[in-house]
Amino acid sequence: MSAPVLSLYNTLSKSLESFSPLDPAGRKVTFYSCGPTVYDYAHIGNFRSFLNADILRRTLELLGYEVRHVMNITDVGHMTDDGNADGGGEDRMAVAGRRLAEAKKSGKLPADVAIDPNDPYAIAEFYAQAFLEDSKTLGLKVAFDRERDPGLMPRPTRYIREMILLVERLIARNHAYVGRDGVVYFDVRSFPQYGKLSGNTLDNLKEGAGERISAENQANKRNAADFMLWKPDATHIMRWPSPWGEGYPGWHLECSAMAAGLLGEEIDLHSGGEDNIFPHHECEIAQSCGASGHTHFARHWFHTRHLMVEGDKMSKSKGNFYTARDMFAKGVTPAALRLELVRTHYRSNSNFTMQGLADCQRQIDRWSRAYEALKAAAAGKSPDRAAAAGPFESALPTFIDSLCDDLNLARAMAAMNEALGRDGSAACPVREATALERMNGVLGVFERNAVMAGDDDGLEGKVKALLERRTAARASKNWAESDKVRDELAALGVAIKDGPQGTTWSRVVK
RNA sequence: GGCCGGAUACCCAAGUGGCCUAAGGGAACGGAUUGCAAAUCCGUGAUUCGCGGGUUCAAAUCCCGCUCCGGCCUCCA
Repeated sequence: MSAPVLSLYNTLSKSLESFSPLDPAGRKVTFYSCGPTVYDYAHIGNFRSFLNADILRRTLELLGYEVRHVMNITDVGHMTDDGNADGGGEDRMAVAGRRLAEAKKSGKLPADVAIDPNDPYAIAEFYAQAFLEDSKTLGLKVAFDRERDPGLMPRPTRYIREMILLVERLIARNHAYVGRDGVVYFDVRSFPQYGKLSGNTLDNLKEGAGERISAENQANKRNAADFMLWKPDATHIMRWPSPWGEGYPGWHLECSAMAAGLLGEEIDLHSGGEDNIFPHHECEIAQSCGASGHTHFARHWFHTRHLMVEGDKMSKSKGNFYTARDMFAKGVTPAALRLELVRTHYRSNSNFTMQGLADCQRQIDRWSRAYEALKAAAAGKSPDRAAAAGPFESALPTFIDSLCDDLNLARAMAAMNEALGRDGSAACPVREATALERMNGVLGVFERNAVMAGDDDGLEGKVKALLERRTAARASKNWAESDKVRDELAALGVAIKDGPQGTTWSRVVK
């Protein structure tokens, strides 16, 4: 029997391809993911993209690959207004500083957070730490890898030297030039492949661009689509010396420089949100291939479609804009959030709903109960090789095949549920538990199925007192009093369960 | 206008030419259980796959046209 092969959609070829790594031994995989910009907390849409990359990485590991996964944390402030494509407007890091200063003043941010709102590095560091926390909570493996090897989540501000070298190389190879305004631009006409990833070929761009490119700016460039590599600007909030004057790098440059430095000039996989396809990834390809002379930068491009919230586009004005920590504060378990964000196929828009979150929670609880029962039955036992394969072990090949079909997680989950419904009493519990663990190795839900600690409102004490009252009432069969207490608990947003071991409670997520 | 992804029951979602009078989960409903609930367990659910044509012995699946939703076309995961 041959090993399962991962069939994965490649944005570059717009078709499903059988994945095979560059590694001649077919074992090691190089994977670069575009990570967050850290001038705010990451929202659930950001995490859908990062979590899908994590599912891909975990699937590759399930198939036996050894994945070197890099995810950047962009700490170079990009511009708020890029209308002229060349660094106009205000630096986002400066905007974030003002917002932080206001949050501190209004008490939204704990007073003990010592952070200078005028120091862009401090702002970036603050949000980068928040991101790493959220990432570990949601089970992004790369965030754990980083604890052993910090380089796996690199910061562009520490790669300025490499970026400058890259620009010099592009100039030397006639792919870049210094414009009349002193800005270094990539010459898109020097790179015929430009537009292959996004479909935005130079001809298509010409038809669509129109009013968005100012004539004034055009005078400085050879072609409308030429993009900035280095901008001299001695007044900018974050700036570094360079052969073209003190200034800052173009915003596509960092990924090309860091991917090459950490993974090589040609890599296996590159991921991001669908909005990254153009211009970001298109420009990365031009820069990387222009500098290296290779035909490919990443051989395989993986893009996750956007997340909707309750049927609407997520936006701050609609009030449906959530960060991961907003959800944890509501009492949502990291496991449920993780599953809700990845269970819809990555190439479809996903609609995030509170109902969906509740569905996921029930689903995870059911799997967890089965797993706990198997672990209890397996305790102290060794695998029974003679026993017939049980439901979960039998479902494992289907689970793997489903993931190999362009990460068909829904079908993989159905295989688990079918196994759950079958009688496994004759199976070896050790082997069954192991099979479930392998499935969870991709899903990553069992180990994070608990609400985040936090009792700021003193709810625990109140609930405890009410439960004691109710238990006493029930002991004397005073049902009216018992039900009254239950209503009071419900008003506090607490649901209770009477079990053989007494009454348990949980916060109702709404 | 150019390029791309999608449309399956109340909701999420599988299915890629015959095994489909369409998987799995949730909700709902009925039953068991419970002081009553909740949770749990058992059962019920689309003769139909956005719309209109076509190909075929056979279509949710292939082809053509249309409608709608979403994304990108130099802020964005």
